Amino acid sequence: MKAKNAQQKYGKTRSPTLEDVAREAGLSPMTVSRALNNPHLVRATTVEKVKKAIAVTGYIPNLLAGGLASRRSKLIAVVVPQINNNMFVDTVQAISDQLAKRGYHMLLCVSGYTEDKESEIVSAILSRRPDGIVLTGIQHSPQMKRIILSSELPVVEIWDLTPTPLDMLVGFSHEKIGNKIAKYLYKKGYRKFGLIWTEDKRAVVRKKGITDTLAKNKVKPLAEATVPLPATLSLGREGLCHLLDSGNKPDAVICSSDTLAQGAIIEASHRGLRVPQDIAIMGFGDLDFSRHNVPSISTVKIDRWRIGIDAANMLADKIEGAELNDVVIDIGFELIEREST
Amino acid sequence: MKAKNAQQKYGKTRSPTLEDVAREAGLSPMTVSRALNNPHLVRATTVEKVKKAIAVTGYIPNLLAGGLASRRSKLIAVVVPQINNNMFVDTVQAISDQLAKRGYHMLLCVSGYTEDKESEIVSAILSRRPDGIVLTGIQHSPQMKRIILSSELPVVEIWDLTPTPLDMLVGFSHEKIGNKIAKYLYKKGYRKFGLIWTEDKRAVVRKKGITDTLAKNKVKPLAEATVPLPATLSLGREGLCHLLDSGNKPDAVICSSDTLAQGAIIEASHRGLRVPQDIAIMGFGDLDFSRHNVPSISTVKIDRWRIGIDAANMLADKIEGAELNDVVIDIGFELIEREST
DNA sequence: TTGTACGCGTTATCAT
DNA sequence: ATGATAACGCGTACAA
Repeated sequence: MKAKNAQQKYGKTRSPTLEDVAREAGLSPMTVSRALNNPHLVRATTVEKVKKAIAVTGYIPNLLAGGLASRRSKLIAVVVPQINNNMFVDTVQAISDQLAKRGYHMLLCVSGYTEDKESEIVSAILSRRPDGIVLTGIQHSPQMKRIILSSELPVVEIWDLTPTPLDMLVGFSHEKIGNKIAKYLYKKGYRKFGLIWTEDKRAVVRKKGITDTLAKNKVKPLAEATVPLPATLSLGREGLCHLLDSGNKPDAVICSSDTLAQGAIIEASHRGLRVPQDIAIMGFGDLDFSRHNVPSISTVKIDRWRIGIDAANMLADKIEGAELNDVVIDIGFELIEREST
Repeated sequence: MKAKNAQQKYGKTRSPTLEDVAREAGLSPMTVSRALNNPHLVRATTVEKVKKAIAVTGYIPNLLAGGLASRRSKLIAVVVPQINNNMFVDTVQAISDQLAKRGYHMLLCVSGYTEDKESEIVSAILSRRPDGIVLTGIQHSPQMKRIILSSELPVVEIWDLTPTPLDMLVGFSHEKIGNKIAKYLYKKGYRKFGLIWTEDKRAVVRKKGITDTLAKNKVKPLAEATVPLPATLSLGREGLCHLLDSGNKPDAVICSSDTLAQGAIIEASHRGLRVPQDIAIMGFGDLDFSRHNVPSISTVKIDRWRIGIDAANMLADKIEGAELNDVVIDIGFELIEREST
């Protein structure tokens, strides 16, 4: 026996439920539910009745209840170290757009750049029972790996590459990028290298790619300016100051992002140094300004939108039980030579 | 009588519940729930027992169930026209950070720049039963206003100003910004104005502020280049081309964003025009690059983080029943004079 | 301080 | 094609 008159028990005005719609339409709640979620199982005239009743009652479905009952939340959690980062934000936008097309909502969480914080956040996320998760990067604490794996949730790691992802992956090889940058600059004749670099894990891998390749050619970078996150123009300027004031002028400066490179170029101009004649400067990311900058900035281009679209689709496909072609997608990268080198 | 052996009825491996933890700890589910949500109501030794049992079972709370029962989801929905927009993204990051501090998650939705899409999205959002909503702007379709108001949910509108918000508001006056820009440039002696402008509603209001003030001084802009969203450097360049090629060279070009201004400056340099001697260029937003650009860009500064922090706090305060000082917060703006004018 | 009973709004399952 | 019933996992209200 239902206690229909205990409705207001917990205070607040109750919003209309399936049952209200059903009563209005002269149907059972279950039929209304079907009319909404599987209209093909319901007679067309019945669907019409339901639509009218919904309009009359102002019914809005309750996905908390629906998710609880069906064990599917239509929610995807996305974890990025930072939102206001010129690199990630395009990927996030792409994920959001693609998820919307496929009927999912995005829970966006910011982890910062530390493993323990990410672990905490993932626990909190799981309590929302998302249907899938997007994680930035492939380095996670053992604790978090355990939690994620035992949740048996579809996961896509992005912005990095490994043959052994937690589940699925869309990204590219930071090490190979480092190799390519080093090879490119070495071939151009540069020998005295300076670095302006942030300390996030993926940037560090790119640096390793660079130094490894240089080492093969018996070259060791002269100096490195380490800058904190997030990277800004000012930090690029300061970074170059640091490198120049240390006495040994490099002939090429490699920056961990285009933003730092732009800052370095500005500082170089201020000091009367011509780029690239006196000092070459290389970035990473191919941000919007890079090809317009004077001089235009040599860089590495990543298809940031592709990452988001593929990640969203992989998740949605897996959730919906579709066959997956590949569990790991390497979207590659492209070194773009411009005026600054 | 509970049907404990019907657990696996719907397939999938069931994750541990409060009841599992309770059994492990030798307590009732209700006590476990309290130990988690109101530990001060529970004896310290009992809390310890619960913690151990949670560790043993690997329990992760189910906020779908919790939200359904308590009618509070600890979820805030944020609707922005675009994520990958240098202006909004900082506000979104600030909202996310501040919400996290106060124990909420952020559901982030992208509306684009059309009213009807926003209305659809808000309906979808409400089905998640968020505890509050952040909306960008103050112009909404009547239909959406009805839906929002009848939901009786705390709402904060941001990035604009009106004495009559739906509920609460954090923003600033676009019209006053337009007035101030026009007054400033007029005072500097400029008389022949060109505009490079996007068509979003708030930018249009700023433009009206400009033209109104100019009209008072018997000045009418020479020409306007309208560019699509999102604004990019290229569009700024093209915009200036458009203005210059129309024959009547302006002595000052006002852009609806710093990005467009930067593009216009680049194009001016390419054409051998000195900024500001031959042509002055003004932006909006005070983005990171604006003060470093050569020449540095005169602009209007908005405290984008403040908007996010205040919006998050207002919502959390209202949800938690705290007293609100003001329902409308005008965070103001600052015109920053630099080299480009 | 802890426990019992029940409802939150929906969907899965089975029956008709 | 539609309906009846029983979960889904938790918190509210009240009892002990």
